[in-house]
Amino acid sequence: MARQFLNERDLFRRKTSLTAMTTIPPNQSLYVRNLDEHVHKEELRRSLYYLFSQHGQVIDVVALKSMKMRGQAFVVFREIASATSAMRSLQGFPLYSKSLEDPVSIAYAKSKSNAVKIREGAYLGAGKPPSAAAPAIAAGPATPSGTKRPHDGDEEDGDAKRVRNEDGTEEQGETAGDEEGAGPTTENPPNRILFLSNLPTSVSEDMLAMLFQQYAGFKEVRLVPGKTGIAFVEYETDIQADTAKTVLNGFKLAPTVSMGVEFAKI
DNA sequence: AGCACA
Repeated sequence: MARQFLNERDLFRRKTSLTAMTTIPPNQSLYVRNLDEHVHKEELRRSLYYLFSQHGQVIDVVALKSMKMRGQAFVVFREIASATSAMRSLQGFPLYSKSLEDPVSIAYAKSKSNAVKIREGAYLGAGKPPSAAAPAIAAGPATPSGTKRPHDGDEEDGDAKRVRNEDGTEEQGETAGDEEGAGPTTENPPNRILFLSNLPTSVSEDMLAMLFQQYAGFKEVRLVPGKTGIAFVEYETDIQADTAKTVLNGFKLAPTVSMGVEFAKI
């Protein structure tokens, strides 16, 4: 009589243990896969940092170009909850994905990142930490190229394909003032509306909001019905718009698509 | 697809 109940419990146990074995438990670190493989490492780290920081404090971004690890990255959060939130909302985001139909996939990492171990006080008495708490991307967006570490160990440009210059592919820059450093053409006077150009066709308002809402004064993103590739973003003041413009002009939502950000003409 | 960092 009691046999049936036992059987049910056994089944349940089996089921739960199977689930537990096949599921990766929550982790502060996210494993990001299916990234375009010839985006330069520092640029990749910077972009991932921008994007993921919107969900919580990112303490490190690890991207390696070794044969085994290319096209993948680890984004390390201080809190598991932030990692979970980022994983859910950035799943499939077309950032450096190989194509828009083949988006990046995000999962919890299988093991604990060094940056986390260090924070938790491992290595205290023991030997030397792997690195002095990798300073991630430093204090933030305002430093496009201002990262420490002249070269993080594995610059193996030699065997890994050829060194394609990352910007060489995008010749479609017909918008005024897109490339950093390129001589500013006719630039519109500062105002609170930004004009975005050269966007991937399938970009959504939500995706753009993710990028732009991290700067103070953000009000809204507006796609233009009937037109692809462009959008407007509104801030409360010209100054705030200018800040976002400076940081996000040239931001790549896909390997060959560098978004143009300029003041809208009024 | 591929789970590392020193």
